[in-house]
Amino acid sequence: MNIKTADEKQRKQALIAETALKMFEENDFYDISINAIAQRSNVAKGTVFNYFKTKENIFMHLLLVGYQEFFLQTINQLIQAKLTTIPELKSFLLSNTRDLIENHLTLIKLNALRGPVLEGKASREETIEGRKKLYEVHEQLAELINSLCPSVDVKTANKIFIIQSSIASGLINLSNLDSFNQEPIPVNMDDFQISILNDSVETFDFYLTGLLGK
Amino acid sequence: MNIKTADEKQRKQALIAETALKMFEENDFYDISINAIAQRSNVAKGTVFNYFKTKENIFMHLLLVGYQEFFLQTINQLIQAKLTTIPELKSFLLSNTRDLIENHLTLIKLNALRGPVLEGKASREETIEGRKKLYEVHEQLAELINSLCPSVDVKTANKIFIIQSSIASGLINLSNLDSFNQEPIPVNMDDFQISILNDSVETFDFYLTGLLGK
Amino acid sequence: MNIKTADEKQRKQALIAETALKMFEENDFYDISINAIAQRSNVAKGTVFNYFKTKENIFMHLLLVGYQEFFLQTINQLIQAKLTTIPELKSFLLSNTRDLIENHLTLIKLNALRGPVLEGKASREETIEGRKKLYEVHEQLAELINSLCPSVDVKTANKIFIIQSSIASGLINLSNLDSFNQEPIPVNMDDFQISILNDSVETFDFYLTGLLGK
Amino acid sequence: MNIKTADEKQRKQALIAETALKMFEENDFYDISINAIAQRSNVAKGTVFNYFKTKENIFMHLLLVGYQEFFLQTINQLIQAKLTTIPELKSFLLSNTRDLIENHLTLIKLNALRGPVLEGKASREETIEGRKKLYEVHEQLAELINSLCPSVDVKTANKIFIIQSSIASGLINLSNLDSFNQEPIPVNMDDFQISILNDSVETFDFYLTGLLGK
DNA sequence: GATGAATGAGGGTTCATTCAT
DNA sequence: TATGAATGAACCCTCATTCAT
Repeated sequence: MNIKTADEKQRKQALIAETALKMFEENDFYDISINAIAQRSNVAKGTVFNYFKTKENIFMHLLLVGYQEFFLQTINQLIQAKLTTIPELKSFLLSNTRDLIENHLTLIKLNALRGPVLEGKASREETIEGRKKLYEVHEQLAELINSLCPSVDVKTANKIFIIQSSIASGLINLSNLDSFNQEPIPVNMDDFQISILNDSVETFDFYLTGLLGK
Repeated sequence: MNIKTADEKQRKQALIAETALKMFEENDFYDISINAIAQRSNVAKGTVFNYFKTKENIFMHLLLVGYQEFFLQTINQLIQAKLTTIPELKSFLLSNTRDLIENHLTLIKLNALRGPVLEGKASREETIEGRKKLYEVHEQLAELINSLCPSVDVKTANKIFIIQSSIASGLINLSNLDSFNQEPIPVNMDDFQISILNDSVETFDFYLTGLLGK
Repeated sequence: MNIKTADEKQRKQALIAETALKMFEENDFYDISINAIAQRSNVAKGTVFNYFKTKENIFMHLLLVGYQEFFLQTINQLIQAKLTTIPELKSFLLSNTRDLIENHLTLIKLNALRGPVLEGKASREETIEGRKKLYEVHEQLAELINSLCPSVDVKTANKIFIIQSSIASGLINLSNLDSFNQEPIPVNMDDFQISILNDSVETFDFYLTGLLGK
Repeated sequence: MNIKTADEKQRKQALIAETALKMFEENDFYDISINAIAQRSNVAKGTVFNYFKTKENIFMHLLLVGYQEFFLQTINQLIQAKLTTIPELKSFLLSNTRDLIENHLTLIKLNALRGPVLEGKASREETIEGRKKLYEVHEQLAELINSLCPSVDVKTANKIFIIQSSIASGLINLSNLDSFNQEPIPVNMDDFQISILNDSVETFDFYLTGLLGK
């Protein structure tokens, strides 16, 4: 039991990371304690630190690995989509955005933590390492798009996904202005109301049209 | 020194708030202590609490009052602009966005704190009060736009400013992916690089075109 | 307005003291802030300190003056009662105890504060001064009893009133064992239940019988 | 040092609790800081909170466990006493009272904290749990008395111990009226002087006589 | 005398992190 | 490798008291 295979180690690390991710769906970074992560993972507090040097590393890991997986999945979907025209690409990207928001909202929330919160205490090396890998996948995705739609150059394709996340991330921040702590404000504030999903898709749609033409 | 007029009191409150704002330009909410705010304001810790019931109230105040001021200023600029056509409106809004990003970036950063961090401990009444006032100004601004360009209805005009902040807010989150803690990563990651200002303006431009037509 | 007559001064001091007394009926010493006393007295915080050097002095004052008044009232009642026998005296004292508990419960609660809390910060001189006056009244009362019932010597008469307060004070501390924060405990704890009034009277009754005979 | 048996943990908890108890012999609840408890226990401040969720829990624990131990000890003494008559019971109870006052005075002082101070922040569940256990021991004690002296019913036996504590608790509050902060007042106040021990025993003696007859 | 703004020591509590076992 | 007890810095906040006006 003292010596673990690389696989066993990875599995335990994944367990802890997944627990943290689940908790991040419901709570904010500062409301999630290492203690709580450990308990919900059925693991001792010290064990968490055996797999992640700091609390920030856990969430940086979630961000980097989560996005890698999302982009890998996107690559696969794109391969199967066999699209060739800009309208098809747009349609694909909008549906991909829906998927991102509906199934990977935490990823978008993590973006807001990265700069101001995580970088301060996350391991520089690990982060750069992870970001390099992510960058590679990102590039692969962009190159794939470029190969399918040659009018979209690689740089543009890369940017598309950054804007995609930006839009969703920003709309999360501006949501719920008509309530306070989840409870509705007893005043009509309809014009403050937004839908993260619909408004993200709409905004991204307009963006793509502007960028790629109709 | 013992009896202050309402005006003097407001000025001291503003002093503390402005100090907090300055600090927020450089640090994250959780890295700014009341102690530090007090010291930099040349004021005792207790004095800070005489003007703001909680730390969260300070930043909620900054957000609400800051946006009010920004929208009031926008109203004034709009009045002086004497615009009548959609292209003129678009042009105005893009320049307004540049102003928001160049001179009020903290405002946009505060948006990310609001829901997950501030609402938990900010005063419900004060927040709702402030949000009502903000809503009124927002509505005035939207009505003004509608009166200048009747083809833009009030609801749409309101939404425009929410999307404006969303876009900028989101791009902040996705910025600096090619550096770590302000220091550049020693790897080529050009395709991750964005410009908050330019990309916000571009994205918002495309959004407006999609929403309002050319 | 700068110069107040002694009477005006006393009236304001009494106002503050009475407010504190009212608040002490509902809250504990440590839950009553000088601020709250000032506000409820319609007086500035600084004014409170013009009349009482410390917070503890306020409550020490309440204790000393309150008991003085209670004993003076008891003296008057005793004079009017024109009692001469031990049974009459006992009956008088039991009814006096009922009065103490029903109308001066705060006085009894204050006893518990005196040693551990108030003496630490109350003015030594004022306290001794007040206690001397109280002692005099106490002695008068005891002498009166002795004159009415010569078989009760002065020392014994004095003690009677100390035991009277002790019993009531102790029963307050042991009350409400079948609830937690005013809310009943969902478990049968009938045998822990006491009645401050009835059990005080009963205990004091037995005490008097033991002390004075039937 | 990293994994403690339940027993070791209980011992450390007891260490902290006993330190608090010792400090409570000399100081008031509000003059005892967690910091001081930790230092005197040779333990870090955080460690105290590993064993007690709040400061109030420490003292609630002392009260509940202390009384449990006292009553268990009383039960044992009662079993060995093999008494059968009311006079024997009375004699036992008076000597038990002497023990309570001479060796467990803090227990009596804690009673005064319970309602007004501790319940506000002590854990509801733990308190109720502890009180249930205490109630059981109390009942056992009462039933034992009833079995030894059938003329004393269980309810009465229960009450006897509540009055016992009440009397002692009340007399503590009324003690030291002839001194201020432990220093004698330079005035003759002999008739204010009481002896907690003697007057408790006397009063309780009279009470028992009144309740049970000679 | 009255005011209330300013003070700052001191409080309880949290929690990431360490490290002996 | 896993554990979880121990740590203590750092946090926000309270409030009696002072004192310039």
